[in-house]
Amino acid sequence: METEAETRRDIRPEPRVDTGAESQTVRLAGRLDPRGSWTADACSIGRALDVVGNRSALLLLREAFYGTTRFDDFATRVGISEPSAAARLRQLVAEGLLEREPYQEAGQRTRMQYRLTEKGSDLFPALVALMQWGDRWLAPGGSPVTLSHQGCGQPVHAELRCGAGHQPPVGELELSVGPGARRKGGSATS
Amino acid sequence: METEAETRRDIRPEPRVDTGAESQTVRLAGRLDPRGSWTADACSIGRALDVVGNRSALLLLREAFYGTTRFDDFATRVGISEPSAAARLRQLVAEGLLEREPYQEAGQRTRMQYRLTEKGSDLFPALVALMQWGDRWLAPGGSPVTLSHQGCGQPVHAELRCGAGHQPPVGELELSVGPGARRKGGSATS
DNA sequence: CAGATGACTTAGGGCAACACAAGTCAGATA
DNA sequence: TATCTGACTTGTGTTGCCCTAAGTCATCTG
Repeated sequence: METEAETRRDIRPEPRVDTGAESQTVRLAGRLDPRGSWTADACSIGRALDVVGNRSALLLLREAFYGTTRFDDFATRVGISEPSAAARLRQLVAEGLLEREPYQEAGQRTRMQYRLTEKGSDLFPALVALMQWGDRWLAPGGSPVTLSHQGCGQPVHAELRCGAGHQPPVGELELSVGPGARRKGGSATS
Repeated sequence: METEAETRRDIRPEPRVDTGAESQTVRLAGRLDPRGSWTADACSIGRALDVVGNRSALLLLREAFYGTTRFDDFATRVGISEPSAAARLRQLVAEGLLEREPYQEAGQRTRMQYRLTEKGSDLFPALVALMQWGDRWLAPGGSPVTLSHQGCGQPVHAELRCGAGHQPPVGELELSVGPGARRKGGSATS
């Protein structure tokens, strides 16, 4: 908090008691520096959680990735009741992660199916990252299921990577204001 | 559902109405093939969500990555009440994602700080993946904040990658049973 | 035409997450 | 000794997620 913190007010000093675990922390750059100087009220993590911040939404999406398309299958495979499945699927459709469309099989009447939109399938890396963490820390005997790249056969995982191709650990990351930050006012965002 | 589905029972046919959107779906391999033949009751995503499946848990972890260590700061920066912060922090400590330890600043009395454990910081890729999705789909003006690799300066993102270095789209992925799957019985897991 | 689906909805209730307001308690500072 | 601060806890009420049980309604099949 030396280079440009003078322009800001209040802010008591951060503890910064060096116990060597600083490496698990991102470095805050520029206007974000003393964490006390801004609030994360437009945080994209927060917004994402407003949409998929509950258990059943993510589990329904998991099922969609596994190819499930029908209402009853969603409910039984996720293990939730029909009323919850209905509510949650409706919400996911309203938010544009799934689309509900009628389809017809030969000699069958018209039914409904739920399909991932681009917005929905773009969440896949997050789901994989979560699965990977669960595999590592919560699955005693190892991963129940694994993902691989079909054709090349290699296992697939979620990772952090920079534009230069490095895989930086948390301690080498820097957080700075992005293009969507609101200007000035002590209130940036995350 | 041709090669090895004969050994399984019940299971009505999947819709498989070809509308060309199959590419947003993972291919289920081997024992997992007809999705109706197994239940995902040991799913690592589900287990992960039992631990961090609520809004405040993930937001508290976000703060921990931003360097927050003190109780009051967690509460105000995440924007939750003290009772929730206390409950959620306690749970995260109990589950081993954070550790609570006393610390002392010169001439100050002993206080408590919360720090990420390895288990906790291993969740960072999932958080970044979620943030990235929120940035893309829910942030009108672009990302409020961005991550970069300090030193090399390049932007950092979460991605899926296979052992051969490819970045496979969802349609090229295959899901198969992993080492932690329970044997036989029509009930595998995810 | 009598079921059987598939895709829901309605009713009623439990529990967990959250909020606000207020209180506690230990140690530092004035 | 009186007050302040940090880190909580207690009390109380609301909202939301989820459940079970029981309809509904439009086809399709026997």
